[in-house]
Amino acid sequence: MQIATWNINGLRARMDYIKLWLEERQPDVVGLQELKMEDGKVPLAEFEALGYRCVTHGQKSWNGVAILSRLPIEHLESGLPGQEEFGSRLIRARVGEGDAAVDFTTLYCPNGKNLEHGDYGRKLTWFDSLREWAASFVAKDQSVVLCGDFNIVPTSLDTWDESSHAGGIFHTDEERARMSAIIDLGLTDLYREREPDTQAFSWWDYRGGSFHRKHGLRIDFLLGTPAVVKRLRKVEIDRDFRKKKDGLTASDHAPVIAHLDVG
DNA sequence: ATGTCCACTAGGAGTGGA
Repeated sequence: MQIATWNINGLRARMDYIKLWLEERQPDVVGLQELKMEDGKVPLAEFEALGYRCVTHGQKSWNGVAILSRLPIEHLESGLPGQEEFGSRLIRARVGEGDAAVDFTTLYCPNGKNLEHGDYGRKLTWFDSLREWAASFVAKDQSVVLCGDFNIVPTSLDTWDESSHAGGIFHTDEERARMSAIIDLGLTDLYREREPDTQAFSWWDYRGGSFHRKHGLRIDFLLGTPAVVKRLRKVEIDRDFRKKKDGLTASDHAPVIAHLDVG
C-alpha cells in the first residue's frame, strides 16, 4: 500500500502533470494540497478514468485539499473545527479495508507570510486547534496518518541554510514548538524515521534557480502512529517529479511517498 | 533571496499570494 502527500500548486495548471505521476508511480492513496479550485470544478471523471476516487474540500482561488484513492474510501470530515474561515485546509477519510484501513487526513497548513503579518499569529493558533482536534482520534494501536504541507521546518537539518533563516518564517521556535506538539500526540515523521541523518528537501522556490542550487526546505510530511510505523517499508521524496516533464511545469513541491505493508 | 508560477479580473496585463 503506497500513500503519498503532494502540494500540487493549482489543480487546473497541474492536471496533466499529475496524470503522468499517477501512471508512473501508481500510488494507492494521495493527499493533495493547494487545489486553488472550487469543489464543483474538480475533474472527478478524469481521476475515475485512472482508477481513483476523489473527495475534495476546495474553494475559489486559494488553498483546497483532496484525497485520491484507488482503495475503498469513506469521507469522514472536511475543515478544521473553529478554523474554517482561514481557508479550506483539511480533509479526512478512511481508506482501505479491514486490517489495512488507514484513518487518513491531509492538511494545507497556513503559511504565515512573515513574523510581522497577522497571519503568523493565526498560523500558531491554527496549529493549536489542529493538535486539539487530532488528539481525539490519534491512538497508537490505530493506523492514523496526518500528512500535507506543514509550512514548518522542524530542525536545522531540514533547511538549506539554517544560519540565515533561523528565527525567520518557517524556522521560528514558536512554529517548531507547534510541530513538536503534533508529534507528541504519538506521531512519527515517516521520512525521518527511515533517514535520520539525510538532508533532503520537499520544496524549492520557483525563483532564482533554487532547485538546481539545492536551496530547498523539507516542509511536507507524512506523520503516522506506531501502528503505521510497524507497517512502514520505505519512504521516498520523489524529487524527479519536481522537474519539468514533457514540457509540463512541475509544482514547487515534490511528492512524498511511503510504502506500507497491507495490514 | 526575490531570476517564477498560479489564479483572478478582464477581454490585456496588472495584482496578490506563495
